[in-house]
Amino acid sequence: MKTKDRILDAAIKLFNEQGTSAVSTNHIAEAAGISPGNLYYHFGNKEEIIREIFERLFHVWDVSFDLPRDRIPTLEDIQGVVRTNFEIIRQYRFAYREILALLRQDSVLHDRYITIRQRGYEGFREMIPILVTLGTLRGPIDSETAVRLADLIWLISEFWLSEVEVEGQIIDDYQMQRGIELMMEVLKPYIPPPDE
Amino acid sequence: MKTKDRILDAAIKLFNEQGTSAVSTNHIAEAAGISPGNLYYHFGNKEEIIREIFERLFHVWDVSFDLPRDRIPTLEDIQGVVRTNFEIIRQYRFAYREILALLRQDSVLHDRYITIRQRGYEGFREMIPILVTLGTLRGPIDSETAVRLADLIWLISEFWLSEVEVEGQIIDDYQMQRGIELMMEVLKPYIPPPDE
DNA sequence: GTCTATATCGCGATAGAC
DNA sequence: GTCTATCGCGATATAGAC
Repeated sequence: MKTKDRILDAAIKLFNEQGTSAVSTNHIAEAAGISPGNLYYHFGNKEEIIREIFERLFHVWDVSFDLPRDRIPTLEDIQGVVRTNFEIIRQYRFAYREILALLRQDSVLHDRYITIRQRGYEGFREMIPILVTLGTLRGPIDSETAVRLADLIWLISEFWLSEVEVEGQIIDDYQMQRGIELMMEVLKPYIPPPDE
Repeated sequence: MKTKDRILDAAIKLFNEQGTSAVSTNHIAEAAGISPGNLYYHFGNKEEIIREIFERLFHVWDVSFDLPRDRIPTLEDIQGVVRTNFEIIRQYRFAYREILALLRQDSVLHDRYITIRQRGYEGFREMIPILVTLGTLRGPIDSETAVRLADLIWLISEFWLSEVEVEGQIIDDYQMQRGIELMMEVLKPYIPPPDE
């Protein structure tokens, strides 16, 4: 499995730097230090490489989106989730930049993506009511509002760094912090006053 | 100028349907009902076609983003601006889907885009304080908060429909309405109570 | 598993007639 | 302005030796 991983690592790097369409299988092979023929021994084509990279991404999603279960989550925990997501986005930058184009070009990937994403989104949506119940957020929040708040935070998590790039800025800690602050702005009306 | 426009129309249609990288100059020529050679008479290459399409887009931006100046703008006016933007996005769908990839591949377009966008963004950012002054929004809103609110609304305007597509949904009036509601959710704490 | 060599294809782009 | 014909290139993908 060593070569396969080298190919995937090289592909991610090149895709992030130049975009998927500018990067050929030959480029990837060269960057991975192997021959073009060898690449085709491990992957049927470029599409398959992209699919594998997305499987990696799905895996990272899976292991990094949970709030703590052993104690009551704080606002800092919520910020941590978003921050972690920003880091993931930075690593798999190309996937987020090109997501819509990639999904249109590969219906298998499309279906798989929708399924995985849907699962994450549904879990995420329940978060607001849970946080209200636990007292981390101040209620009452009616269910439509809760969904809108979740949608807003999800939108920020998923697209804020794209916004930064469209602005022509480099993604760095400062910009991530700006994203966090946007999320806090959304939650502001529901943040409990500090108690003594 | 007739053929040039036919080429651009055909290109927009194909780009929206299949993405820029899947569409060759040959495809565009065929869809426009002309020969490949003729296409190259009008445009140096595909990049140039994309640039022209963006110029069209910039023009549409210019003429459609203003709030009324002859009367005090209402919340409905603000919604109207976002809605208009959604319609533009629908028409130039591919440009928004692929924006980051396109800007990386063409530094001339990149610089031009940043300039134009910056201009629009700066005007937009002033909107919140103005709306407070006019009484359409309820103050006081400190300047950092005003910037965050503007950033949030801008983010929604620019990326909500992408979110919808990533969800696997079709862009329609209902989804646009959802976007408007997200914006209203952001503004909710600053909406004046209805006066009698 | 990995390499070299190569077949095939389609794209971008140009030349030159009309 | 528009066409047909065509060239050169690079990308994908396969064959077959090691």
